[in-house]
Amino acid sequence: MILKSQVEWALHCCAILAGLPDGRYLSTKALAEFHGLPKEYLSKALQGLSHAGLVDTSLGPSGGYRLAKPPADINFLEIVEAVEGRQRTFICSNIRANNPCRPKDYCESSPCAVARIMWEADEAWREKLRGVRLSDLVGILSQEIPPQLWKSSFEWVLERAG
Amino acid sequence: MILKSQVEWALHCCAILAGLPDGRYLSTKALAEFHGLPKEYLSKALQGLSHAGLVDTSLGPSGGYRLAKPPADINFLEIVEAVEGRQRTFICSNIRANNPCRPKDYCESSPCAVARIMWEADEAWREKLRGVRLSDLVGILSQEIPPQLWKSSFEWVLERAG
DNA sequence: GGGGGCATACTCGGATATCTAGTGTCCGAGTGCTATAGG
DNA sequence: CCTATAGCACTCGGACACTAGATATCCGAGTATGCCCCC
Repeated sequence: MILKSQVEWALHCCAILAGLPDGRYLSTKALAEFHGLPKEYLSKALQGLSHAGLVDTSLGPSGGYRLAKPPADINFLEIVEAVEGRQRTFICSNIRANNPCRPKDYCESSPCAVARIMWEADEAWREKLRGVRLSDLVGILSQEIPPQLWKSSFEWVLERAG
Repeated sequence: MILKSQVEWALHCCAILAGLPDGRYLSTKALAEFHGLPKEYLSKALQGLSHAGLVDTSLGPSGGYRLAKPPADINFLEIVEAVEGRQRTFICSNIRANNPCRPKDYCESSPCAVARIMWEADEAWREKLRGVRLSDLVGILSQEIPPQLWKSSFEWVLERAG
């Protein structure tokens, strides 16, 4: 059980978009080049973000993506679910129903105990992601990345932002 | 990102094995029949448990599997990791290193901030699973399952336990 | 009747096919920019 | 010189191959059992 690499890409791309001035767009091409990723495939991750309403798109030259909401209003879970899907990581196929001793008219009332426990863990994971905002990530990055690199990266992006 | 169905099977099988009297073994065949699962494939999940040292095996007629430790000394995470593997759900391919503005002699000191956040969520998930013991599951099941069904299932298993 | 040896049937374990889902690529519809022609 | 228009280049979005991992199956090595023979 491993998250798609698209999740990593989407998070990094959102971090870049968060630093974009209001009204500017950044294209898939620029994002792909900046991260050294296949442009065509990265676009699928960005499509997921677009579909989830996290980013706005613009067509034509100087078009691309920008955040649809302020970075403080976007959390990690939204981004992860936009790419990875919203279904739980544990699927209960209710194998207890195959118990040969089970009476035929017997019908389970509550979900399987095993599933409930697994779902609780799943929810703990989601809750943790829900608690981290995109703005938090930007804050961390701005402290960790050397000012020189931060500045030049910002300029690199602005040169290509439409 | 969805856990293998083997995880579900392994958990249910462990619950059955937890009710087995000391020294008795239960075969893959019996476990598969009880849960309505393909015998050959279920054996792979049990192999995982065996490899992780959670269960002991015995060959020949009346052989099979039994728990290697008391149910109170086995937690959900051990079982899940035995089947699913121990690697983290988020893999960082360090795409920040592809930043075209990055100086060539620059070397990241700490792991990527994105990865750290994702790993924290992963750890929250694991911590939750680590906190549930196999004996807890058995306790829940013994309360939820109708006594009649519980009893007949137990007898069904004992008839086939070597 | 008791004990030892042997064939047997059953077990697990790893090696081998099939299928779904993640990965990667391609092309088309649509839009904003730009250059040009006309006023 | 300014404006309107037409062409164009660039954008995203969905449709189409490829590959890895999950799913399913098979066969072989090894052992405890039970039967049979011998004492």
